[in-house]
Amino acid sequence: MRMSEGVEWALHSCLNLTWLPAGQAIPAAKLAAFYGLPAAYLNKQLQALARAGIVTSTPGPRGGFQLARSPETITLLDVVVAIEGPDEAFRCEQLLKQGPGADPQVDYRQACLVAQAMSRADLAWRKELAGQTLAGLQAQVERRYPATPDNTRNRFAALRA
Amino acid sequence: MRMSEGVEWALHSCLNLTWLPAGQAIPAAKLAAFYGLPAAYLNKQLQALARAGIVTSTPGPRGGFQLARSPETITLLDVVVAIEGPDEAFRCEQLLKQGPGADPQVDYRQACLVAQAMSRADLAWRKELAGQTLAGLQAQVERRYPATPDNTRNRFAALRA
DNA sequence: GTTCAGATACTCGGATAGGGACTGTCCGAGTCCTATTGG
DNA sequence: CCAATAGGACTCGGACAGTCCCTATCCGAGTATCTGAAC
Repeated sequence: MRMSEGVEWALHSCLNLTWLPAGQAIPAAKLAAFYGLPAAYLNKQLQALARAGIVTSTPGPRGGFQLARSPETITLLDVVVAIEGPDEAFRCEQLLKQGPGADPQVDYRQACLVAQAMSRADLAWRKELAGQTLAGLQAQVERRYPATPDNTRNRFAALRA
Repeated sequence: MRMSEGVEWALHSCLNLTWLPAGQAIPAAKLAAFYGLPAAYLNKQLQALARAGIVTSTPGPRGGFQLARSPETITLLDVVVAIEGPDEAFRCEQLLKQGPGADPQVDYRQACLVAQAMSRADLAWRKELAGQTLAGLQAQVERRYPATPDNTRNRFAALRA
């Protein structure tokens, strides 16, 4: 079970966007150059964020991506789901339908206690991710590493060259 | 992010083993036939459980697999880790090493607050899985579906033919 | 009747192909800016 | 000098290969059992 690497890229890129002036779009190429990532592939992840309503995209010169809403309303779960999709990691294949005493009309994705236990764990994971917003993470970083906002802005300004 | 299907097979097979007489080994072929699964591939998953010390394997006639220890001491996390491996789903690639103000000596898998947030979620998931034992799940099933133990034993007896 | 040796059948265990998803890349559609030209 | 227009450059968006891991399968090593004969 391995999560897509795009999740890490998306989280860091969204975090970087929180430190840039609102109303200003940043091209995918610059967001990628910030960490030395392949631009076209990061663009693919940003498209997924746009479809999820987390960022907005603007074509043409002076175009790019920017956060679609306030960082306070964007949770880490939103970003993860946008990249990884909404499905749970554990997917019940309803083995019990092949077992003894099975009822063909029962949906064992809900009745199977194994599936329920796995879903509870998945829910705990989601709850933890949903409890933290982009703004909260941003505040943590600024408290722990006060130089980060300026460093980020300066780096992006340098990429302008 | 999709979990291996072997996890579901392993969980149901371990659960079935709790209802069979202790000290009796069940061949992988019969555990597979119980749900109509490919025997050789289920065998592979059972090997992983054996390496993790969850089941013991016995070769030769009258051989097979049986639980290595009491169901009270086997958690769902033990089974999942045995199949999926110990690594977390989110793997920090230390993007910050390529960012501004990066210290080459810092291990950003621990310092990066994004990685910390993802690790907390992973920990919540693991804690939920570690909180439920095979015996607990067995008891839940017996309470909800009282016929299951007998049904299971009968089905395995029938597979003997 | 008992014991021992050989053969047999059964089981796990690891090594070997196939398929699907993630990774990475490319080019086209659309948009904004700019320079040029005519009034 | 001003305005309109044509051209150009830039950006996103989706379509196209490459690579890795999960899925599935097969055959060999090892062991308990059974059979048969000898004592």
